[in-house]
Amino acid sequence: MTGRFDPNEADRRWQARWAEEACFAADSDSDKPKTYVLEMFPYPSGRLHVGHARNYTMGDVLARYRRMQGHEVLHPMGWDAFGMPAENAAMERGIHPGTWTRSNIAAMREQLKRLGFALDWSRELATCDPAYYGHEQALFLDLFEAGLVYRKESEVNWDPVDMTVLANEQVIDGRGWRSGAPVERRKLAQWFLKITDFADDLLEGLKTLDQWPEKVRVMQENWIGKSRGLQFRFRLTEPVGGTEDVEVFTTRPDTIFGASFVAVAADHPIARSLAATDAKAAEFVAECKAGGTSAAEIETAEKKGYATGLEVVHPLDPEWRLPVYIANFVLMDYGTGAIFGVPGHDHRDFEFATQYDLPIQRVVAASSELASEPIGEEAACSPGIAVNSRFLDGLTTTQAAAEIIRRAEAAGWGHGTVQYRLRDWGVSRQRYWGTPIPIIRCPSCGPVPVPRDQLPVVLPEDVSFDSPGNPLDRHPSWKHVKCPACGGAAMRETDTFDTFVDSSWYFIRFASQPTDAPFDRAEAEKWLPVAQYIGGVEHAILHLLYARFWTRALQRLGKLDMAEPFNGLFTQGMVTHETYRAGDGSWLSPDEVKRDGDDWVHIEDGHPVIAGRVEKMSKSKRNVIDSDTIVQRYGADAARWFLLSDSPPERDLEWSEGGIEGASRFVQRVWKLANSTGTDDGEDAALGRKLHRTISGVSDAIEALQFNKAVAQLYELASTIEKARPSATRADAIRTLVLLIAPMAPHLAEECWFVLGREGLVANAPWPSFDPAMLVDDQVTLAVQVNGKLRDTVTAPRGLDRAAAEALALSSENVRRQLAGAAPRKIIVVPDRLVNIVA
RNA sequence: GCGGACGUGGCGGAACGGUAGACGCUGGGGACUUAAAAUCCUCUUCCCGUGAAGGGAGUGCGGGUUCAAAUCCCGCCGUCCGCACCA
Repeated sequence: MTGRFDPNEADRRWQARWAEEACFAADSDSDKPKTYVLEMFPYPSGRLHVGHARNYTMGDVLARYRRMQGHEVLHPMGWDAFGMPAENAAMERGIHPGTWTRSNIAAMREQLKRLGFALDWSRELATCDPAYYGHEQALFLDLFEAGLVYRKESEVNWDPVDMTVLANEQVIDGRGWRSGAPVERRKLAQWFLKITDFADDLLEGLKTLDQWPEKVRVMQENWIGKSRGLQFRFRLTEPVGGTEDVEVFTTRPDTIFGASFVAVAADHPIARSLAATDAKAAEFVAECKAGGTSAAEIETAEKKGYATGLEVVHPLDPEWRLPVYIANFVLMDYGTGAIFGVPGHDHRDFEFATQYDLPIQRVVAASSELASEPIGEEAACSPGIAVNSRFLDGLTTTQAAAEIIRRAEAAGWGHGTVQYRLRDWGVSRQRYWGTPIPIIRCPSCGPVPVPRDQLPVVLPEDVSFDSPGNPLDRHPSWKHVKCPACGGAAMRETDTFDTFVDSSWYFIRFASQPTDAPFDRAEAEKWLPVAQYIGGVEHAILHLLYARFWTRALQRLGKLDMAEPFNGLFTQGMVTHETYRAGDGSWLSPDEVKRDGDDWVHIEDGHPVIAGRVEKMSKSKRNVIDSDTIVQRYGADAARWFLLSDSPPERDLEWSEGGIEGASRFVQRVWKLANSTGTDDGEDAALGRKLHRTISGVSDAIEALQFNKAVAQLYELASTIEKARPSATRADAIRTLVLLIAPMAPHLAEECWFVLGREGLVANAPWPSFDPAMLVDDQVTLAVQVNGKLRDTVTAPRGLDRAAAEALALSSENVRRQLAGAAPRKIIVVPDRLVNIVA
């Protein structure tokens, strides 16, 4: 009998052995069925916390399980290595972003290795490596040549102190998150990818993704935001700045006779022409632009308008004039930047009309009889029957809308159309630590692609971060180049890509990584699409949409024949932890506090500590648990086991000391079983059935990614084996248990396999199979109910016929007492399950 | 406001419409030990019943369908998440 299982020693030994034998290297030429398991690659922040560990453990279980089932598995790992934090570190500590990033990668790689993941490290990649981003630049040029890239002026959040563009998330209460300076809206020329070209494909494609969470599909659907409607023109009674019409879009053409006004956005050409001559209009336009973009501000913002004095003619009645306003709630970048207002049937228009005393007319009612019912305290937005609408009266909302579109198209003043909420993807970032955009701007030739033989365009190393702004732009020589087309003096694009570009194709590069091309089509298609992609729900929209777009763009270019990159998607929950605060309000880490009865105290000074909410692990609240600490204390397997055990994987998992202790106990129990010797003779039928049921149940649970259920069944099996007498069945059960825990606790499994004297590695062993005949017992327990309430259970031979089951149930003492002599009215028998006596 | 998910013991959670609470954590009792740790055994939804037998209540609330509802339907309440002036 060996003593306790020593994870520190065993983990290291088996990790070395797997590496030596290159167990997890994926062979693209293998004849086995191929499975691609992928977890979202991490940003190399420097530390791997247990949240990462949970994500990778789930993927690892699936990868190892598929391997044992005889699949050739691709399970790679890499680094989403460009981004802001590296530049912040450079500014704060004077370290080069590359140095910082690479040392973080080295540290996190070791942390991952200590968790024993079955990863193909030979395919590791980092997006900040020119060997990666050079290919990305080539792909961008492919898109450019295919007309999927353009440059246009666009409004951005500009931090005047840091002299950089900020993402919306980086604007907090109207101020830059780093500088604290009030953010300005500024127009800047930016590169865009034509994702809107694929809006409908991306929307339709969602229907094929039946192995994606419903939630994510709905989120993407809403994000793409398809609306059908009518786009049409109102004629101005007098032209403004050469314009004679105001073009509007509506999803409710049926309400056209309820129109009270027309409103245009502050950025609309008409508003701009007016502002040029009308000082008050100019003032109003400026006011609109000053308004913040935060959700809170929008919510509380009043509907405001400026009456321009202009009028338009109703398209269905030349005598009918409507006033034109500039309004703060009309968006320039949706639809046409102008609307017609129907206060009776739109919340915003109602609010606006109330403010400015415009008519509120009912044109839709629940029934024709209610035509004269006034609109009450709020707009009536539900569909119904058209009323007060001349030739539309009596038609349903849908019919009326169709009728208006038909007339508009026939008369030529408008047409039925589709609008999307989705905008083109702006990929320019005024930052250093990103992929340089491979374009040269020539004063005479315009934007010229960098010639392919000059790729990659590599970031210069000699940059400084001591002053704000983009170091690439400041660099003395980097941007000055000759135009590849005309040879004249030209400038490199100094913007870099949004890091979402980097993550939009990394899964393809993992599958195939030739040096002279982004990927080899035939090889990539052997692995793709990803069978199971696992990551956080925070990427439900952007990353997953961009990756889907990129894949479809490559398909259009004929580079990859695949519409959807991720066959199965799983979004796992976060790992949370209680938070602690000292009396002065400062946050304390879990290491700094201890329990004192029902309360918590600060270890250092014994002062009481307030235990706060259970929250997502975050640096600022100091409730992050580092994976290394846990691995050192309990070993990789206990950590993995706990991360899989306590909660369903899609839900949050609360990290608890008790939970990891329990996992650690289980590791030792299995070790003890593997080391328990006994006779190998004799059968144990009950244990055999339990074993086969467990094989079946654990397999199903892993297939469904319900790891918590797999774990629970393995606990049960272990307990059953512990209680069983020595037998051949028991010895077999122990061997099988070792195989069944292998995907979750691989080091322990190898170690047990070894002491059991088995050949080879568990990592290469086949997954156990079960005998369906062994899943059923000869004896079953029948529930006996009276009027649906359980009164007794009886043991019966399996397959007992209806009459015998009834008789058995009626012979129960409890049942007889319940019936009190009365004859049953009806007896329901569910074979081998229950008998329900209706009295 | 719109969309989505969820609501089960002290806690995390199990449960093809068919024995609610598997499994884990916590807690109680016990064994081993000079003692402790570790380990093992055992109990642990609530109420009545000394106990056992037995009975009652019970899956957010109120209805309904069904021989039978945590599960299906209708209406509320609550929590969480996403989007948000998208015409």
